[in-house]
Amino acid sequence: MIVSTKGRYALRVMVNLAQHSQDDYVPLKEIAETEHISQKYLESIMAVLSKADFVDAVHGKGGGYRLNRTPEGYTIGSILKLTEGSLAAVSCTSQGPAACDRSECCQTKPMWDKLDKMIDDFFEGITIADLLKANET
Amino acid sequence: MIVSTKGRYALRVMVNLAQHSQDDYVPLKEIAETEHISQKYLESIMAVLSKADFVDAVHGKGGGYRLNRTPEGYTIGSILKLTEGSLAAVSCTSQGPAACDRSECCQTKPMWDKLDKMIDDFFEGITIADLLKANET
DNA sequence: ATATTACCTACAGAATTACTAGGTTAATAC
DNA sequence: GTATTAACCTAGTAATTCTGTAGGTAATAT
Repeated sequence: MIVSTKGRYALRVMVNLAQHSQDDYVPLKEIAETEHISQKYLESIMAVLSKADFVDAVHGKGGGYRLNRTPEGYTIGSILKLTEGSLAAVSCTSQGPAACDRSECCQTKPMWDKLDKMIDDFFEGITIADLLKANET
Repeated sequence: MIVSTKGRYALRVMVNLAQHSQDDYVPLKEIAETEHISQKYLESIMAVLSKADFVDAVHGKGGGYRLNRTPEGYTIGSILKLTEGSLAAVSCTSQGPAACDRSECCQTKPMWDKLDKMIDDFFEGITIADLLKANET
């Protein structure tokens, strides 16, 4: 599993917001209901999106969330990297403590690097706007 | 993380075996040492490869494991599917209880399907023989 | 017989996932 | 200025998966 519910829910929220007018603030309760996702769990995800200025948030009655840019301005990759932390397909390609100490002589490493790049290209090549179109057929 | 140590270790063992003569039986102890992987952990992985007839096993002195086919006969995908169980990038595309009940109206589902196919094509397009070549430069 | 090696069952610590619980702060409606 | 709404914050937790260990049994070669 490369993308957990956290990232998948984040995408669905962003798509949902994109379907509303860019001037409307949509309360989380409404999104949780239409998407059938736990509101409490969504709160923790929205906190990340909000801190990174991916969405605009307003407290109180009439408040909620709305997108900060046009749907074209969000690549799927940017949202997933933010919410998932990383999109590495295998732990041994990542930096830091998880990095493999045998990477220099490892015969499988080049393959993992290629896979990582392919996945990154895939997600960076799709925007929220593209996901909206899928429904318009 | 789409591929855990289990699948990665399995690949490294298969590459290691491919580097030996096809007639030689290589004891697991030797592989564990050269690859710096826990022998006990490897045993559980070899059990899977052996049961699926990916490798030939012989007990006792002079015994060990060897490949059952030429390196070209093993796609990376076949090994990973066997040891990992599945290569699904997200849980919602898989069958059974993990399947998403909103898949028909989900705007992100087509993207996940496309990703799954891309990853499958990637791994099915590489064989153990290809990994060997990487070192020969 | 002994050494070697594969095979088998069971357990277990650590990390991650997917939430829940219970509050505080900010904005609006009346 | 009180009530209501809704975002924000901290903490905990049940379930699952990952990454192994531990300790034995069965098969083969010398």
